[in-house]
Amino acid sequence: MKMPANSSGSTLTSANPVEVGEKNRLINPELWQACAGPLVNLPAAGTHVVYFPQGHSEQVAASMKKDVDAQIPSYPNLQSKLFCILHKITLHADTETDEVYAQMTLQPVPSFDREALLRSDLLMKAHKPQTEFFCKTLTASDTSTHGGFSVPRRAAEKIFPPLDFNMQPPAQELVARDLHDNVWTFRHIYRGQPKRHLLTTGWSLFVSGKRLFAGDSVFLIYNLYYRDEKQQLLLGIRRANRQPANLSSSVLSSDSMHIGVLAAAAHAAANNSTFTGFNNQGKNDHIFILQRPSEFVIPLAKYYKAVCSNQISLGMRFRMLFETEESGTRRYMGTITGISDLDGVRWKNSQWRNLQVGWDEATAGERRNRVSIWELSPFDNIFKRTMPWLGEDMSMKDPGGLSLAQWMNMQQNPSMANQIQPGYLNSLAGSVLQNYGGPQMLTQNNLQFNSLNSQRSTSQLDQLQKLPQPATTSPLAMMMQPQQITDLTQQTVRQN
Amino acid sequence: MKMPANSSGSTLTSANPVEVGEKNRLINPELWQACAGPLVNLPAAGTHVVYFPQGHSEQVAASMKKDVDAQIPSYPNLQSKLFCILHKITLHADTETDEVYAQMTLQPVPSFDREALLRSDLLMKAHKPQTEFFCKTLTASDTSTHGGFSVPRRAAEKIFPPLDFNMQPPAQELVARDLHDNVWTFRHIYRGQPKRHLLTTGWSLFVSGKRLFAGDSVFLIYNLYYRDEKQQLLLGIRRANRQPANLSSSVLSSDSMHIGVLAAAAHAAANNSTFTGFNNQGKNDHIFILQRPSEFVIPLAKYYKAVCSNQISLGMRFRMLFETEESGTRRYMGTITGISDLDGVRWKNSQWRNLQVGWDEATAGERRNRVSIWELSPFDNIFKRTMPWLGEDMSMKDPGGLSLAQWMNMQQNPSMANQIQPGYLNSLAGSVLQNYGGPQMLTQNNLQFNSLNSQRSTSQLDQLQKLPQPATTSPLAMMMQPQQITDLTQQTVRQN
DNA sequence: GTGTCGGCTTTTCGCCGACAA
DNA sequence: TTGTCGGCGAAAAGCCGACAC
Repeated sequence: MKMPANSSGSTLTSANPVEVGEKNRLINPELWQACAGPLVNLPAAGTHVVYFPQGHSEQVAASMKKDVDAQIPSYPNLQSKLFCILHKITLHADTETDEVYAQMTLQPVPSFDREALLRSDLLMKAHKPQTEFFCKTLTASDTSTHGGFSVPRRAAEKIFPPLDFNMQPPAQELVARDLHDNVWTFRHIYRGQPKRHLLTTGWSLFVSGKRLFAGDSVFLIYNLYYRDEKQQLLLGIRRANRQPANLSSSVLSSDSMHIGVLAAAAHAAANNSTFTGFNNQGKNDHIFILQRPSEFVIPLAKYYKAVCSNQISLGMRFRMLFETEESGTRRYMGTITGISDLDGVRWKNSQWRNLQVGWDEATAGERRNRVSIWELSPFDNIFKRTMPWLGEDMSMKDPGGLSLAQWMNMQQNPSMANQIQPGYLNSLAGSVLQNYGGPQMLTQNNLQFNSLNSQRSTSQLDQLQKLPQPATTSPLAMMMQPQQITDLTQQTVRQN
Repeated sequence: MKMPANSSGSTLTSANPVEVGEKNRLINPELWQACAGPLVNLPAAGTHVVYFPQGHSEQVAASMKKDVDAQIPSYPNLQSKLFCILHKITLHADTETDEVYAQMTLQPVPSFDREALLRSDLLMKAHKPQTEFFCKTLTASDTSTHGGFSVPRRAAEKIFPPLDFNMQPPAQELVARDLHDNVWTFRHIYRGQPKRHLLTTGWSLFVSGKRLFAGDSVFLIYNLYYRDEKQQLLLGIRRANRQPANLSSSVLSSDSMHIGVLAAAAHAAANNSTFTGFNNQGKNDHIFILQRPSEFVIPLAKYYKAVCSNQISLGMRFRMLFETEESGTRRYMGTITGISDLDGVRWKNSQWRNLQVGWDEATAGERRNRVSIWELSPFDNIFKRTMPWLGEDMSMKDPGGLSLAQWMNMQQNPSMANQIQPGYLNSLAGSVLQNYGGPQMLTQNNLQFNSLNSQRSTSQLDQLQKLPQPATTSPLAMMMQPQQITDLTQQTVRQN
């Protein structure tokens, strides 16, 4: 598959993580993550995900600044959610705007087994970027031509190489790389009264080259994993008004884009029934490719835990994570005020943003009034009682709890411990969602019992969980390397 | 229908040509045409066209820099060409790049009658822009920050208001508008030794604002039809490497775009059979919208004349128009070396670029080796014998010849004179194209006999042909105003 | 700790005719 | 007829500490 010409790409699909084409540069995953923000949690290649075409359709409509209207044909055989294997995930950044996005290659699957769930959970975990990282929102002085960039003290001390304070004034040359591997050179000087860190020569070229304005943000990252000291500094940007890619309307009409999204998914789902191997005589019509999938492609384990654990009811209290101005996270509290289809005609009984919510704080106007169940952090502790290994933020940070594998083994019902039963997720969901279910969901999702794995223990997966990670490899890059997934029945797990 | 947010739009769909929304400014058709180049000939709203989804698919592939590959499902019911009514055509220009494109709203039709053909022919004619118009390719000096713009003498004298040569030096302020109605102000001065016309103050803002480089072109137009003298100057650009809109790959995957193109057309064609009126309970699923359609949407009359007139055979000599550097046209001569499907699997027996050609001149490397029949100007005169009203360039410039209507009336066979018979075009095509036809084309095109118009004479259309055009209205804008098309059977032709 | 400003130097911009192609 | 250049004055960029919040 060729890469789109106007983006840098980081392909993380083979055992060898460095796959370099001419224009196909490897994007640094930490920098990508910093620019994407802390709420974006990408699933790992080789794991299972849940894809919501409704969300995809919404995204297309938003980026075309157009409502979804009646021209779009209905795809009656297209479910509101598709369980898929994520074959490949690549990171990208628009060459014009530096906007970051991912590309995923998905294959719909009629069923998944217990190990798929465990694998998804396992590779979703160790996710916090451990890189030194700093974010600053640019001021008017930073972006004017009158001067340079005022570096926050903590950022300079944590990220930059130490200055030689014997110099008068102390100064050095810094070299930083952006997402496209472009090199930017700056003069870093410590001067003024009171003393402060500044970037002077070179800074204005960066501002004009990236077309930055006051209010936009820059990310400074100290990249632990580069051997070459000169290449340890990374530099990313994020624009103030994160325009949802309003570009591109000139190639295809909005309706055609909509139809393309839905037809591609429906086609892949339909052809999956005849799928026998990854290379089906060169015709890969059981797969489809998504751009910018981060909102509507959910790691299977995240979805699973949300549906199984969150007992949704009217009036339920919950918390939800939002991003702060400093690129951190903050919880806001709210109450579920309704459960209803966002689009009762096209997407009946869809879980996509079917929860209507109210927010506690007065500034709630900025926050959405419809959310999906996997976005919630539950407020009560029903769910900690049933799934004790989970922390409140569902990041499984509680080391004293049980692992998902242990918990599943603990269950009395052996079939539940060893595989997902047909309709299991749906019956769970149906029991807790008032407005959920009906026979349509059960038949559409068509979860099939896969007996191939029912005899095996989880010991090998437990070993995988304990594998030491090489210190010279980025944990995030590590996470995104696919395991051997094409033949799960052989339980081959490679260790690089 | 909302307009894409990143483009200015000129809507030419109502009897009143000025339809102004907030961001929906009217694009000047002469300026648009100058920027598009002399080879682009748009059909008029309300006329019939032939749409080649294969060409559309090619365009999408090219703009994504990707080959058409096997992921795309086949749409067995989608013909290689669709006869359509062009309901609406709007002119656009990308706000970022100023690249011009059109948007068309099409409705597939199972049949068309004789008047549709005549109307298409009629509104295709008076097309030569009669506006004063000049094009210059920018030099290094023009685009450097060291100086201004050197105006070619003829351009200054023909396009600019006359200078007061009593001044020392003669100078004035010029105000020009671009495609987006942005105003640019320049100082025009006549100085130097030898004397020459220059644009100085204001020019560099234009160069940097439009991001122009040496090799790009500017178009200066004196707009006859603006009353306000200050607004008579129009200013367009065209970039040297006309990138085929390589943008936009970040919203949708290439495959989804492809599928969207084909599925939208197939859906509209299928739903057309149930179509009863223009507003079908608010569901317009018998129409579809194309972006950038100029290459693969052909005016019906142009297609018709090419298929009926050009006797294609191996070794046939022909000429074909190409654009020159100065935005004029030039004919190149060539020979037909083969007739074969460009894509024999997906698009069997398609007329889209099914002619393989060789070029006489050594510089032929730049020219395509596959063309479609409607791109040819025939070299021999077989075709002038059969259709004497046509000039060699098929522009019907020969006033001494017969009009299409007269010629049709002249024919012995009255049914041929008054309407297009079922399968008529195909049987004609089949008789001249070696590799053409088979029962598939005949049934797919499904040309139906429309008897409603068979009793009427052509006198009213002949009158329309002779209507004087108001001097204050642009002929091109005139051409693009739709006639009353929704009920052809009433033969209502309005005169504004 | 850091955002903005006045003062001042350095660099670039941009108008001019000379000259040549 | 018009593309490029050196000269030169004007304007903008850009480095500095002062000062304030």
